[in-house]
Amino acid sequence: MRAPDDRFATRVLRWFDVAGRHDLPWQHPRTPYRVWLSEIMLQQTQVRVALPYFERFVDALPDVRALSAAPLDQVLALWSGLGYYARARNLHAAARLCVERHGGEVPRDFDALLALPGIGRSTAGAILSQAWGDRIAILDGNVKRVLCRVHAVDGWPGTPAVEKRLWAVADAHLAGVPEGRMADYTQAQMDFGATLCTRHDPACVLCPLQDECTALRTGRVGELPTPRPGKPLPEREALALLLRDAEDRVLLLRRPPTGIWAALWSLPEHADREGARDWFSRHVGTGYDDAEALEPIAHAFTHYRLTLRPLAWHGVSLGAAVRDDGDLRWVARADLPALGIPAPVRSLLERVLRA
DNA sequence: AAATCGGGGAG
DNA sequence: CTCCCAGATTT
Repeated sequence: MRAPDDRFATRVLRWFDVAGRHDLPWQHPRTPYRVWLSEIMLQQTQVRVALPYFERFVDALPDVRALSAAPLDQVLALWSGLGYYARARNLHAAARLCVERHGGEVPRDFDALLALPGIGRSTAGAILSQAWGDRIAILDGNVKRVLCRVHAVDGWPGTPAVEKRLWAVADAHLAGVPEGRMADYTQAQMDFGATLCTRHDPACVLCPLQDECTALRTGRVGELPTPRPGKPLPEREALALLLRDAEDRVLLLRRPPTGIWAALWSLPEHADREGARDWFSRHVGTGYDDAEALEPIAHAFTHYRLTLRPLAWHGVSLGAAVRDDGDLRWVARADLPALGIPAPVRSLLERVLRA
């Protein structure tokens, strides 16, 4: 942390004016709704990945009221493939709260934003600074990396102590932001971290902060920020039942509202063969052993590894006592795009139904 | 303070 | 393969 006349902000802004990104879709127009949506999509997701999702989303649901009136399934379908689906459910719930509490607008108030699900301190700051030019700091992964280097902050940024220190630094830098440039400053920091002060091979030779950066001066750029402490990932396996009827539709099951892939449509899953056989006999009847074993699907989460082993049947019809109700339904291939489906499962279905 | 939640990009 | 990213929420 330095004096209030710190040059950090003006240096980053000068870089941004020349080398930053000025053509992102949420910058034109830079409305609170579009900024909000972009910030939620960009949580743990890179710009390049989020871009097509953003265009599709605002095209289908252009404002808070449209989002609040949309069925959750449509929102999840628009989100399908982005991951962290709680973001989509929170976004949807927050839009409805905006209609209830704020006249169908995104509130221009820090505490009101924080009270909305899915919006934390950094996202609230990003919305207010970008949409309104308010003088509020952000602290995302990019900013954390930049500040760790510029101020040589040791320790993994995921710990509360380090994060607290980084917030203090980010707040201190606000004093150096010229009047009327907060929106650009917020975008500039994220751009700067994403394109110049990258995790690997930062372009220090082109950096406008060479004179300010303690890590560069002490030769510690390669070791900051401190990486997360390593940990082995547990492995889990499950059987995935892929049932196709005479019309080549596939049987999908809505997952529970909490846990992994919450509320998404997926294949019936069972931890072991006995559970799968029992489910099959109750819903279909005989024929479990006619299954064709497909190639396993490996999927890695942050905290464990999942291997899905698909078992496929053709020409199946459900038992008379089984209702094709709200949580269990036959879905034609043409209807898959309209449903929220986990990416690896969607990939499997498209591969299997392509023929 | 630690665990939970996905998917993809990049080395 | 490994790491980790434009984080927030829950416990």
